[in-house]
Amino acid sequence: MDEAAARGRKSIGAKRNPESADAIVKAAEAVLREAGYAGFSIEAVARRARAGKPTIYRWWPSKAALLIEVYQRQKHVETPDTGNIEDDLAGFLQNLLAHWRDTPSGNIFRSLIAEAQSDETAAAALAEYSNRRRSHTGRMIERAKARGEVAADVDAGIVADLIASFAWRHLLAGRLDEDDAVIAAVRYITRGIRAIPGKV
Amino acid sequence: MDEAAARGRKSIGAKRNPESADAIVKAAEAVLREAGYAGFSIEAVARRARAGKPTIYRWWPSKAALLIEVYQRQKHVETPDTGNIEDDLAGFLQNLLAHWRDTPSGNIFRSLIAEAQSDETAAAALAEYSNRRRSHTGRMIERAKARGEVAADVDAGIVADLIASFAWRHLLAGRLDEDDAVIAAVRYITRGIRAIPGKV
Amino acid sequence: MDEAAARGRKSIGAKRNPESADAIVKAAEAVLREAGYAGFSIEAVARRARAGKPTIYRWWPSKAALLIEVYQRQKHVETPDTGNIEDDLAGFLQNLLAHWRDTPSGNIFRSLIAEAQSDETAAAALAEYSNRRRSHTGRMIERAKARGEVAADVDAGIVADLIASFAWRHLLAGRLDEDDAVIAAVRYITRGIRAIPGKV
Amino acid sequence: MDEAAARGRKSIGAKRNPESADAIVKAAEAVLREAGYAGFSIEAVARRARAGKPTIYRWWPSKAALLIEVYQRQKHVETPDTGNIEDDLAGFLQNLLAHWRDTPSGNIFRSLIAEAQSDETAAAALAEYSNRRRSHTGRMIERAKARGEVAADVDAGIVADLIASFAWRHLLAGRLDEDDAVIAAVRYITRGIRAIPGKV
DNA sequence: TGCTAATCGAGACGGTACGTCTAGTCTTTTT
DNA sequence: AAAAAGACTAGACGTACCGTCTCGATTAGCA
Repeated sequence: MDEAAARGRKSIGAKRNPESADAIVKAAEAVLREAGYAGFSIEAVARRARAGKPTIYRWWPSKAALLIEVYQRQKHVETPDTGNIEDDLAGFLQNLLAHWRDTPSGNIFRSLIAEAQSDETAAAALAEYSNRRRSHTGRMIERAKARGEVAADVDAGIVADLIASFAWRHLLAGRLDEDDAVIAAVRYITRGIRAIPGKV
Repeated sequence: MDEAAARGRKSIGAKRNPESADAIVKAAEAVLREAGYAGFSIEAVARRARAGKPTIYRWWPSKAALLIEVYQRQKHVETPDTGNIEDDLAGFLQNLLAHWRDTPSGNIFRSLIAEAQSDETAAAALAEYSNRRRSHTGRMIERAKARGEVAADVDAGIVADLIASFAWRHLLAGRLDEDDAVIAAVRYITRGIRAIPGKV
Repeated sequence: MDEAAARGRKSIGAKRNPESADAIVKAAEAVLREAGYAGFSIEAVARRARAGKPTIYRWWPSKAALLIEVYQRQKHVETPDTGNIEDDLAGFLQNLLAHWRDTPSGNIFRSLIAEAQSDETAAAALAEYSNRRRSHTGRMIERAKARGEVAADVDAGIVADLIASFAWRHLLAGRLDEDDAVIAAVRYITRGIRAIPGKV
Repeated sequence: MDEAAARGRKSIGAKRNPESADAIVKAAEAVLREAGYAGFSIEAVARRARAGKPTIYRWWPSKAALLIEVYQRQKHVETPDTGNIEDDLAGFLQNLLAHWRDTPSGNIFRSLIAEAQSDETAAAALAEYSNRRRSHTGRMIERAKARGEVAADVDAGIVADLIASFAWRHLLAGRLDEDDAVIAAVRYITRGIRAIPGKV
């Protein structure tokens, strides 16, 4: 148990104690998993981690900062590479929604989005994170362009945006179980961006 | 002024006072406009409306319920009918984002989405509302299908979903100013769903 | 038990609930008695009284205000009237020191004096209280002046001050058991202020 | 400047650094002077002295211990010797109150008294200090007894106590400006203790 | 016409969480 | 071996809201 481990945890001198940091992030994750975003408070995390509130505030200036760290500790969904853009995108999207559905990640990420609506720093952190993920997803499309599967004038960022948007909406609306819709949506998009045979 | 009107507003007997209800919704909207979702609390609304908190709780059991009513009082964006599906969708999306950008609607709707992440009733209301809007948007696609512009086997709901997802994400990420992206995204989608000439 | 009584205590509408006020003052007294001034915190009182902190802050703006109320709920020491100023003053002083020694009053009052050293409002409240008590004590001297026992030009306030000073110091220094010193001190003072026989 | 001196002050190895001790006491005095007892905390002193808290705790186990050292570094008021007991006492008392009013001593001493109400070591130190001062003041009365000015059976300690009590109370009540009261009080006391001419 | 019942503004209630401050302890690093 | 520095747990501070409750005034509609 985290709590048992935490009991008696002390300062390790004039430097940050990684055990404390770890206990805090783990406690944050546990609180989110058990009580959801509604029950997620710095107080609750401190209680659970047997940490002092100032220790949390020292390293994570806001609830959002803590949420981001918790989210990033989660394993990320990999982008598949099947050699076919439609399968790549459908696979990625299905993996992502399944990941959000089956792990605490989904709860964490939607908490982060919610937090961003009333906290400026959360918004900034979310924007930064989104950009990073967008270029990551964009690489799938770039690969398909290189294969001649996708038209050269297609903006990979916008396609990645469409995919991410679809994912976000299904997360926020609590609709993570619509595999058929995912497949159809990806089909429409990939048809819309494929290179026309014989066209330069 | 709302406040001036409210001063001295009393019970009108054993029935709901529409003046109070009105003052409360107007105050809620004003608070959202001026202080954003972060400053939106029942207390603040009650103060602004010169109403008692129980009066608010009597008619709107949660922050979410009040948000929903405020949102529904907003004027909604109409779906254009240009006879061309790409123009219809691009116009609709641009109007929607502009509406969200230029009126309190955007703040209200993203507050509602945020609230839905920790409030079950808000989530339900949002789902119900989304469904309604989806079929509304879907009619644009159905019209295009009737014109033979869009393939008959395309699921109008999923296309409407893609459009709405794109809008939501840009709202939640504070990116309501990307007209070029809107046009490109709509182009990719409409290309992906158009009927192939000569095919049944 | 206070706590048992408090369980389930609710608001009685838009006016102060005397049960709550009572429970708070009683809890404050209990905390002082059991944990001393060092353990006396608004949090502790709120916990003990099963009251919310804001309820305490609503009615007692500072720790000092609460201390004063607690102190004033204690029975006050009466000023004797033996017809002899020396006996009056010695009796009063001995009663006061005994009262401070044998009841929680002493602890409360010295807490209040300590608090006044770092809290402006406590200082003001203490000054106000002291003035009130001074004129009360002064009446003993005025009576003696009326009897011709004390010289007419003696300032009763200053004599009362000397008496109170002696009491304060013995309280603050933890020397409440020096009856002989009290008698001697009063003798010196009364000798110093008595009317000289034959002098107008 | 203390701070300038402190900047970059380093350990001098395996022995107590007198510079640090000095800086800490000076900082404590400065904090008391500038922020009063209310702002006097080990943290504040450590910040001001650019010292670590453990350095303070190592040498002064409590706030009280530090206060005592600070107080003892102050210059003390001397007892005058005019050959007349009333002038001696009035002069002493006026000097003492002026000293408390015009230097940080007053703040420091009342802080010490306040601290003594919840700290046992402070109480002991204060008692020890008071005893020392009492016998010191008592010498004035003994001298007067030797001169035949004061009755032989008067207890010098109790008279010194009355004088000190008066001073303490005016310090603690923030009434250090009442010269007339001082003169009157001393007159009453000295009248009460003077030797009766012709009596043995 | 007089009673009942629901509504209103108002604000107190017990609570929870906020973000900051200080207490006193502990350990690493430096001299 | 001790000083310096800063992190650590713990918990109080005073404030903002939460959702509930009661009050006293008000008035519509039933009796």
